[in-house]
Amino acid sequence: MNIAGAAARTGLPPKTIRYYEDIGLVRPDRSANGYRDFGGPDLHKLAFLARARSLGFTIEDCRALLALYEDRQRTSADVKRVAEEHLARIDRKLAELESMRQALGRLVERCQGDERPECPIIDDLAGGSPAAERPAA
Amino acid sequence: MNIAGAAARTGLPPKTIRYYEDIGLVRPDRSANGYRDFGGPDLHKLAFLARARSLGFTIEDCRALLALYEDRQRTSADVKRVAEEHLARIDRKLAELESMRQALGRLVERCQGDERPECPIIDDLAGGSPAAERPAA
DNA sequence: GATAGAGCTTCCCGTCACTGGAGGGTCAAG
DNA sequence: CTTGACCCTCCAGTGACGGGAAGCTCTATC
Repeated sequence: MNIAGAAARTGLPPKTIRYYEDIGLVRPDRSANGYRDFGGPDLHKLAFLARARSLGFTIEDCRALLALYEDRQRTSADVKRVAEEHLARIDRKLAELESMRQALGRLVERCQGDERPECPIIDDLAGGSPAAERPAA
Repeated sequence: MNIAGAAARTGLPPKTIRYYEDIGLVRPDRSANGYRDFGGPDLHKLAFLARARSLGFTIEDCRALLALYEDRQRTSADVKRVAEEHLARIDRKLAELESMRQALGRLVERCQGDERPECPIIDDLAGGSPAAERPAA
């Protein structure tokens, strides 16, 4: 199966599939004309990668997970450890974004959004009330 | 004030301050020896940038916000629009991360994390139950 | 005055996970 | 035989810096 077929089956863009080959995540055969030829196992790996990436795993996580996927000696503890580390990264990022969302949301609420120049958002950025309105900043 | 002083005052690393000059966000004077010399307005701008970046604004947002900061003809509506667009970006990212967190969290919960190879996480990535366990994927 | 060490400068490369585009070969249909 | 849709490789750019090399300047000490 050509790259466009593999792309259609996995939802990954052809460019991404080529990139995954570049970095050694898949090794499709080559047809006589030099075209990549994806077999069943390649398609499974690509689908695996697409799913893992959609869960936010990094490429290196994906590499490790693929290796575990193909390792019959793996333990579920190995897999769980990778997933839990990623979960922790997600939680840290969520906390960061939620804190931003809260701070920015408060400022936006207080901004009149009219034709006048006075603006609590700009005031805050400019250092407005350096310790009062931004507790524990 | 030298770059190390500016860094200490604003919390920004010297590298970042040089980068901000490179891309035209600040234009500190130069001393006779070629060293950057940050004055009061430069320090204010850098602090403004540090605060805006900590709220997750992109560099281009920061450029726009700095321009509004210095524009006496600005309206608070201009500022609010930039902030609301960023808020929307944050909310989209939060929704994405929360969806990842939920999907991954369910898988991790169901994984025994023992010495056996059976693992719902790997099974899911490998396409486990393509429509059952991942509703609306 | 010599020297050591810290601090400053510029410049270039690397990050992460792709994406876009140039330049060129291959294939199927009409 | 040409057209258009594929495919290939290689290079450059993204965002927002960080690391590190090579070299100049300042300050303190001897």
